[in-house]
Amino acid sequence: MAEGRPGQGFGGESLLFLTDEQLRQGIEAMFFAYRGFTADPDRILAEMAYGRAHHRAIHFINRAPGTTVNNLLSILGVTKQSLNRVLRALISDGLVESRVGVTDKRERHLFLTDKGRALETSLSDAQRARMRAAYKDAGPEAVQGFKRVLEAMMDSDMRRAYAKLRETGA
Amino acid sequence: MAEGRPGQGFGGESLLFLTDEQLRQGIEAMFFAYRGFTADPDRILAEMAYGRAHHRAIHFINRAPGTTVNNLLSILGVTKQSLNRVLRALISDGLVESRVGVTDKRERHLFLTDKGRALETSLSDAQRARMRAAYKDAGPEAVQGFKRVLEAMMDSDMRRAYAKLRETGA
DNA sequence: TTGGAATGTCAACAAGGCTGACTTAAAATG
DNA sequence: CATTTTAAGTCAGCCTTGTTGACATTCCAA
Repeated sequence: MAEGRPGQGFGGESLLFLTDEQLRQGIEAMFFAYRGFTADPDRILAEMAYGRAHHRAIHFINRAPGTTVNNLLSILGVTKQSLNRVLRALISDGLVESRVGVTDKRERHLFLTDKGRALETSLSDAQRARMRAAYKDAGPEAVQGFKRVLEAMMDSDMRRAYAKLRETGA
Repeated sequence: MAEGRPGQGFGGESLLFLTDEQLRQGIEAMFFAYRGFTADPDRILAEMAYGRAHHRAIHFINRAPGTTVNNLLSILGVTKQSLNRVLRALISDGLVESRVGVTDKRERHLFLTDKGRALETSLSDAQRARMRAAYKDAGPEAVQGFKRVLEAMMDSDMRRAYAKLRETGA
């Protein structure tokens, strides 16, 4: 708010958006926005005995059905012991199904059950609604910029892990 | 990646950025980018006995020197018991100074010491460097859009709390 | 057949959230 | 002036989610 339009490519003014003050504002915006981003799912999860860790597992299993545990580990960036606790809960509650691999029987392929898909939908609906509102508020041009900055902010291994996840078929 | 330029204001194509797929991509980008966003400070903090909670306290005390504990609470959105544990550590380690209020002696005003400022600088440098790189990568137009979407994603109470923090003088 | 990879499990621990109860001091209010 | 409210701090206990380390099982591959 009240930022005096960074220049569009003439002289030193084009670097105005790189001042410490601008960067600090970006950092704080990121902090507050992430809280808003997780607020809605957090409320739903709190009603059941779940947390964000469960949400993340459900999200990515839904995104890439049949993904292996190892795959999920590298996506989520946690230890297998940590993920295992979460998966065990989801499996025993009947939200996730773990199938022994066909070509490699050591691997377990993960799928959402109908019940799991129902929760995923409810979490995702809430999160998408906020995202949609923010996108609508900001406009298509802003959304382009938003994604471009976010992608530039990721580590390269994150992008690789994500790409790997998408390859994993059933 | 490989997104076919959403239309710039003609017909229904201008709403292409609101499809579920686009929204899901935004959600995932947010997740991965936030990890990148915190990765550098996390590494520095891990060397000392600190975590993200300490970083957040240090950040906002630096941002609004003299802010009160209550103020900080509403900004950070945690309980006083949780914040107190963190503040106690920072004060006893000589990074933060707590001064009794002048007009209201119940209040404690918080300041960074030289040592605290040194850590803040090191954390902030790391985070700003990544932010700067991302901004540079994406360009000024994208940065505008980035901030616009993030701000639209915040809860209104977050913006209020943030504004309140800025008012708090020494 | 043996080594190593993938998975799962047990135990222990820490950070950082939370609630509830309680104290102290000071301000505000009747 | 007496009472209530507010700001801050503290103690105890609990939960989630992360961590290490050790170890068993299964099974592919050299």
